[in-house]
Amino acid sequence: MPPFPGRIFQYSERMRLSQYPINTMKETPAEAEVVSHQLMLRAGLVRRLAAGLYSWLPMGLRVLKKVERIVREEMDRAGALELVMPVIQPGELWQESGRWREYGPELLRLKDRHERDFVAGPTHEEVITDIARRELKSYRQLPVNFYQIQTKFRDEVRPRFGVMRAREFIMKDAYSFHLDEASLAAGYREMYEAYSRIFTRTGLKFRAVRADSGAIGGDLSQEFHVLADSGEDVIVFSDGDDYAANLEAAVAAPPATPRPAPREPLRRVPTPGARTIEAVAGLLGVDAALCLKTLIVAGTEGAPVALVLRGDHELNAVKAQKLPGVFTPLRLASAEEVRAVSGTEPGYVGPVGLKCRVYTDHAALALADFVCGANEKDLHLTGVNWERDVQAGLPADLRNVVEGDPSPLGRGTLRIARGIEVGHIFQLGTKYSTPMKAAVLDEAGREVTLFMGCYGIGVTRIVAAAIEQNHDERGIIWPDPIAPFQVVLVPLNLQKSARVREATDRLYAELSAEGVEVLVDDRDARPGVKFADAELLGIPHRVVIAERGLESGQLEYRHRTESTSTDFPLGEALQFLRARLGR
RNA sequence: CGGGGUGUAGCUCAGACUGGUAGAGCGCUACGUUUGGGACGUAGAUGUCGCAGGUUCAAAUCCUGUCACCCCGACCA
Repeated sequence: MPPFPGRIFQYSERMRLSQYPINTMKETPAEAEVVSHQLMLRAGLVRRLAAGLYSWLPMGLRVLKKVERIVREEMDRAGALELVMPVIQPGELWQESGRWREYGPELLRLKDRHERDFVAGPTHEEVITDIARRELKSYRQLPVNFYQIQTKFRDEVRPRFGVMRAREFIMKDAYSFHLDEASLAAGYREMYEAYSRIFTRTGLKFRAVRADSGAIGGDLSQEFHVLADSGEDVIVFSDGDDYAANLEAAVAAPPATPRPAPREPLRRVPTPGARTIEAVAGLLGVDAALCLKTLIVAGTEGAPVALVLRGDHELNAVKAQKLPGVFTPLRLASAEEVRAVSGTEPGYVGPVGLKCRVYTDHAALALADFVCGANEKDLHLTGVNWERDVQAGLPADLRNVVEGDPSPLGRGTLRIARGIEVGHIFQLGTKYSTPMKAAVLDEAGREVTLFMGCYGIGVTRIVAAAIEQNHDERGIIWPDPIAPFQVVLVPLNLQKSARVREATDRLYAELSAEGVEVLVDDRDARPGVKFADAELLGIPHRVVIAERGLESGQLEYRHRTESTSTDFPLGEALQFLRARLGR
């Protein structure tokens, strides 16, 4: 490589920090709320162009490419075939699948110059199903899995958290096609394994959890979450067995002990103005867990439905919506509707004598001598017991699980953590292949509708999630596999010291020859600036090259997670760093 | 979509109530001194005060409209 005129180094441009437009910032931009967004801006990884739209600057793109590469390698290894589909898709396809109506305003719709409808693709089931129905003719071509790594657009109501919930983002989406459900289930399991390998390789702590699979039901959908206290999603897992689910889908084992026998007599007690569980429990001096919460929700065909929960439990809307008779989307009944079924106003409703269908949560059914509304203003009932005083209603699972609930698999207790959803795998069945008529001929020459699975990974979101999980007050701490560079060389007094320059040169050449990605901080900056930026950028391995050490033939190593440095002999630099890099 | 807030230099923000020459710190440029944890000095560059209209002798400041962005909620999954 010819020397750069007027420049000290003969390094590749992309390895020199002075060539990066990073403009690291000491101060946090006001627009950023979450730490990953703040650090991505401060470290110069991304820049906002408009709400939910981000440019990836060179340093950020290096991380993104690392993630993409891991995803691509593991998808390839799992036998999936990469392709690329257009971002802009004809509206016709969406009308065919029915999602032109269903998808709502999150779907960005456009018209071309001929006034034809198009959409900016938020996902690609329609396009891939169109490909499948054109290209797949025979069972011999199955099963098959196509994937792409491509830009998606979702017109989020409120984009936030930087690239974590952006409108435009990069997703790996894969779609598999199968002759039957057994093959789909097998393909799904393969994707589960591939995803586990992908997230393991990124170096992030993650967890796969069961997710709500909508109307289809069953264990057909799982999410992969990067664990982070700042995560938007709540996930539940058992400390004694393999159970794990997101909060929407999580169930607790029903109470094991039988309901205690009634001991108290039924009483009507005045509770003026006490409309909430806290107020009633406080007034009567009882635990909220001994009170019943009775929610009247809109029902199908205008008949409201009552949902009865323990006072300290929260309603799970997803579970409630699945119950026969409950209107979707879930909506609380109006005051008039409440009056019609209970005879009173919200705040004093109880299950006794309700004129509507009643679902009662398992935990509420396990209570004896409990408190509930009397269906009369300013009155509650105490010492209430199922069967003796009130019909139990239809048993149902209505609530969010709480920390300490027993695992439904029987061993262990449920724990709660927060996560960032970075992957989702789903058995779709024939949801798209039926309306879009995607079928092949089977061995007997019969036409068989394709079974389909879909599998997504939020590639850009992984970058933000990695920072949420791995940072400190000084900046980012990249896991080695997705770091923009593995090693940063920090020469001090580089412009003055020939010795420092020589050592830097040599170490750079040696590491590069090994295939290690090395960033050289060749800026004419003071040590403090270089250290601070190296830490903000989060490069895992740092080597300081300075006169002070070189006098005794020493360099200085520090991992981003360590607070003290280790000296090592210049002559053994390669061996030393190989060991640190795990090579 | 409802509520709240903010738009002034690349970044963080003063200035606005009470109208009168466009500001600070950081960053940036040049030179010099400095060089192991965000140096110092000197000199400098950088603004359609979001935009449009109005009031006024005079508008960053007051009024009207509008756009953008942020936060909370709802929505979405």
